[in-house]
Amino acid sequence: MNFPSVKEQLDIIVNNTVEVLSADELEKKLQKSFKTGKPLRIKLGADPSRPDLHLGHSVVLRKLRDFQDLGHEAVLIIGDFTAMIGDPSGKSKTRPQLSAEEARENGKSYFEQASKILDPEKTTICYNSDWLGAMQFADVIKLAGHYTVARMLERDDFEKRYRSGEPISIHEFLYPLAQGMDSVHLKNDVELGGTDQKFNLLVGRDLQREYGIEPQVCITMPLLVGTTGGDKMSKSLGNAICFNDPPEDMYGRTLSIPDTLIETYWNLLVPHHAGVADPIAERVAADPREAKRLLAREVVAQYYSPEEAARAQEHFDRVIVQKQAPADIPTIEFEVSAMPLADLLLELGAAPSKTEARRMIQQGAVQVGEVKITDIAAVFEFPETPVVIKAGKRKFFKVAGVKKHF
RNA sequence: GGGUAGGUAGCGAAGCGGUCAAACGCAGCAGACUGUAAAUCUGUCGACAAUUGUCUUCGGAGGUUCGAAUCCCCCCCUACCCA
Repeated sequence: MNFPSVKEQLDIIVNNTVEVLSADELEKKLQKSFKTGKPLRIKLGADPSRPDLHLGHSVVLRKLRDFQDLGHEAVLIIGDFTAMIGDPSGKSKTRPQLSAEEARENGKSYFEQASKILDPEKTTICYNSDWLGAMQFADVIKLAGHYTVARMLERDDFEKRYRSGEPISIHEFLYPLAQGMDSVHLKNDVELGGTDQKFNLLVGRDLQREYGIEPQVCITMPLLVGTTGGDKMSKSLGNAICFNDPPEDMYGRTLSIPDTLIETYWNLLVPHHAGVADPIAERVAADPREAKRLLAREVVAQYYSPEEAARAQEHFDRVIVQKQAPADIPTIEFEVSAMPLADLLLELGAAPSKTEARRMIQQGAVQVGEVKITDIAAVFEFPETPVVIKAGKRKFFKVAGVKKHF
């Protein structure tokens, strides 16, 4: 295996990271690998309980990809065992406890989504139930003996929760240990994670040392701020852009970020061509709108294609900026001649309940063809030629009646 | 084991016998505005029926009352303190 020089590798690896613990050790490991031709093994843990990857995940996945491109070995650990217990990291009480099948299924989905960034050919996948599931209770007790409650409470989020009176279950303490055992089992050289993973990563490092393995280097990546700014990106906060979002959504949501985030997003989310300085800061200063449009296109292009990105942009300009109906809406045919408009909205899925549908009509959100309808009792007569129904700003339907065949 | 404070709509949080489908904030939805699906402002925000009616909600099961989220009893759950 021919690696780039250690210096070059370091430059690429360190770019965008928050912390490298420690940089010296990383350099030593790289030197050794360079000499022996043996790639480093890089670990990234994946939580299969929520297999909706979003741009926040992409930051760390992209770093893993950097390692792959440099010739190192990427190992994705699907935490199916830990997910089966029910991941507690979060304030909410009961997390759905996944069955073994669900966890595997989600793990597969995780890998598929991650493959939009990783090189799937060069990615090893492991399920941690393979080794954690084999542990006996006695092993677990022994493992738990390596850590103290005080050290656990050093962890920022535990401490906060403890102080604010939120419950912490005992098994949550076992979490970092379980994750650390993954590192013991894998004997990986590096573990990646977001800055919120720092504690867990360090536990892995400690445990490896305890078990007589050369300790891993821990690399933390910044947490991506969500589209509304402030909070970190997360599905439950509704400020995420998911890998699986349709291109139009992805584009639109990217456009909605605050201007101050354009540069951060650009640096963290858009692949860079080595050696080329990106004049993104200047672009933002010169024309924030254009810069953001470019960013949005680049983001969509990565998960779909440049063509899809262009299409998404057209769609956005048409529907949101010019407030026109999108170009191609599939026609839905009904075999009845008329029904109350509110019922139709419910039927089309434009509203979750009839009350809500009526409310939309009342609030002037519903338009049939060019005509705004505000009468909640209005009856819709299906025309033979399809007509566009607009419900709210971005829900469009095209419906038509079809004669019954006898 | 003992004590204290709690469990209210998607979340947070008021209410503490009727005027409570339940204040308020966030999220959501809608309208206006905007380069934007952001920000801001306004409205809305259980369901069904329609014009002010019905039904289901305030941890769970009973009870007291003409009437309870509000009072009583039992149970479950959470936090904290003492052991």
